[in-house]
Amino acid sequence: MATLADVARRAGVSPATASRIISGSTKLVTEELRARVLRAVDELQYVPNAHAQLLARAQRTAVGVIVHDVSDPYFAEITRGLQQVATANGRLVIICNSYRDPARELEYVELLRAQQVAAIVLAGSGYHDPSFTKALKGKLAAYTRTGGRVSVIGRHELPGDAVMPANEEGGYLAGCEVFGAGHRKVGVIAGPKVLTTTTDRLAGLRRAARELGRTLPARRVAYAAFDRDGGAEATGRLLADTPDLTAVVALNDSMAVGALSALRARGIAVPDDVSVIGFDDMPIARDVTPALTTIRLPLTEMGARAMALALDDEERHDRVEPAAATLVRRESSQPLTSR
Amino acid sequence: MATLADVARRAGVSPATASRIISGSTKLVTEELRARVLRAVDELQYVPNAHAQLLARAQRTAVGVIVHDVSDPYFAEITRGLQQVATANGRLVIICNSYRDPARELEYVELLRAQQVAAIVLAGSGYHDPSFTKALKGKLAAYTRTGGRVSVIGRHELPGDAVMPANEEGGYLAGCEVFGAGHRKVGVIAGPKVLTTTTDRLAGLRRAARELGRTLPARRVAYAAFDRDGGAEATGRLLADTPDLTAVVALNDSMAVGALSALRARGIAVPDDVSVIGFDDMPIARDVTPALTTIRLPLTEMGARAMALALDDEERHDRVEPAAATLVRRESSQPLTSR
DNA sequence: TGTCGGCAGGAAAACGCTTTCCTGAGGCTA
DNA sequence: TAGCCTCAGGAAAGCGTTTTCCTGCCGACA
Repeated sequence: MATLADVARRAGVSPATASRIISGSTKLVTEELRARVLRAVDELQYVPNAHAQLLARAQRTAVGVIVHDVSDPYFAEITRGLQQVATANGRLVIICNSYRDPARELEYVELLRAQQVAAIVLAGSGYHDPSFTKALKGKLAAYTRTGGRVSVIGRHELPGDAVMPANEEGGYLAGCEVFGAGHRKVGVIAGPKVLTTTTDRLAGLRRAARELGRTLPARRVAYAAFDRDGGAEATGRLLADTPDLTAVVALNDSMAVGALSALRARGIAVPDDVSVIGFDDMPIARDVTPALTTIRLPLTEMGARAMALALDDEERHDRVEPAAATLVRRESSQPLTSR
Repeated sequence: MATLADVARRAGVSPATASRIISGSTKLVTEELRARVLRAVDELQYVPNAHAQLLARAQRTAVGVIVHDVSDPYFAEITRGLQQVATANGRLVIICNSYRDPARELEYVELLRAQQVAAIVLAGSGYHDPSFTKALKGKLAAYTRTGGRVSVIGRHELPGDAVMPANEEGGYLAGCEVFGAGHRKVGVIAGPKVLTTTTDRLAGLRRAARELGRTLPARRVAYAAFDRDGGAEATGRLLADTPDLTAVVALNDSMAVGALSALRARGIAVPDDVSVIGFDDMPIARDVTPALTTIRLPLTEMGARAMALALDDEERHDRVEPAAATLVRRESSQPLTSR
């Protein structure tokens, strides 16, 4: 690997001059030397060692992102937003998949700190796990103490700037839609209980039920993995318990897609027999059949805003930006009376 | 930010000893000193500077991945496979989205080289653009010359180890399925012409047509963006030209989903009026309605194998591993005779 | 008791770059 | 012509690690 010294030698100048020319310092240099150095760079196919640069400059430029799994559409959309503003600011982003393993999340914070990233963005759900939360807080505090920036998406248990999706409110909207439409036997397919996203959305749903004078008994809530197969499986359990269900609320769209598949497999028509409502409005929601009625969250925008918060140089690091949830009515749901 | 020197000072030892304890060298150290150093690490929340380590060790550990866009399911699946084997080998992966901009792809190769990555994996389609290909080859050659490893997925124009999806063969399978089922007015919705993926798949389709004594006139091939909206748009064009089309072959599943949507919007039944065949078998293919008949590519496995090729220490760097395409029959297609 | 071997720990060089500080040449003014 | 200022370019000191090489101590053996 060619080094700066090699380039300097070949061009017959000192490393100092070569460095100034290559990394565009403000210091003036004759056209002649400049040309010689650039030619040497070209001939040697020289690329500066980014690590050496970082060490010498002590100027942090990369940013780290910790998500559950980029290939999950929810995070893919958020990541798209994060990337957009990061690259617009000339930042390299390092993406880490925690696969919802708290231990791995902790490890990644260390790793990103070791990489000297300028900021860490944590996206996804928080955990109902005080000891883990405490450990994570500790690690993040150590990071911010040395000038690192932290911003989070939907994790109210953590310090730092935050973008907060209206999970509770979204749950409430879903609840109003379904209970308001006359459904009484309503099942909920939910993600893992330990996730704050699950409990927040569920809380909104419960509030709607209460306000509309309905109930949501515990056996109508089936917990499973927060993905398609989890949704299919949970729907099966719900149906086994309550065969005459008329509506299913899924706490995310992946699960809703699983529900659609489970219902179809049993020959149950959507929305004629059972209404289905999802959550998130990921891109495929409009392409399944019937197109999914869902609670929309501005995923890409949430990512973009979180990155913007992490990169600006405000004094305050405790800003909270809400991200509104809105109901998108499509074809997978209908009022009970229209049967 | 605490440094190794801080830790050493606090523990009352030399930096050398501290380093040996922290990064687990083989050299023996008394239990007493070890304990003191580890305590200091804990108290100072010390994390070694990864860049300094890299500089001192000259041991490349990260790997770089250049894809079109991780949030595209095709690449998301491949990336999942890449990540799996990378993390299994203790490697950090740096993901770069080129968004199919050749210039950006070139830049990212430089960037990854600057980051001293041990290997670069290029996934996605090649381009029919000799001058770009030459430039890219040059940059990659400069990288391999200094010990870097390169592996590619589906880019036969580039040197290095390769995983090659059977694009031509897959196109052929799709062609046999559709022409063999009696369809005569067959439209193809294709990605950009400059992509080798497009032309390879199309070539297979043409071969099938020829062998079965059919033709595929140029006006039955609509080129568009390789995504859902491109698929919808291209389908519209095809239908405008040939209203009595009986089959549409999409050159990837995203486009097929767009086709489904465009057909539904026009009240055309799938598969009763028009059969639709996709390509790739991305996860949602089975969840759209009707479930998509498609040419399956083992995406995750392709990613895993490409990373394995990049990380092993074989002498040869020109291995080619084929990835077979298989037909998956679902509900979006049927023989013409059954109408 | 003297010498040697082994071993724990430290000093210092090296990794590849940036940047401060310094040098020396040239041009200008008095 | 002497003196000063300006400015291009170089020497060298870091940046935070790792690792080679060296030192000094202790125990063992003759």
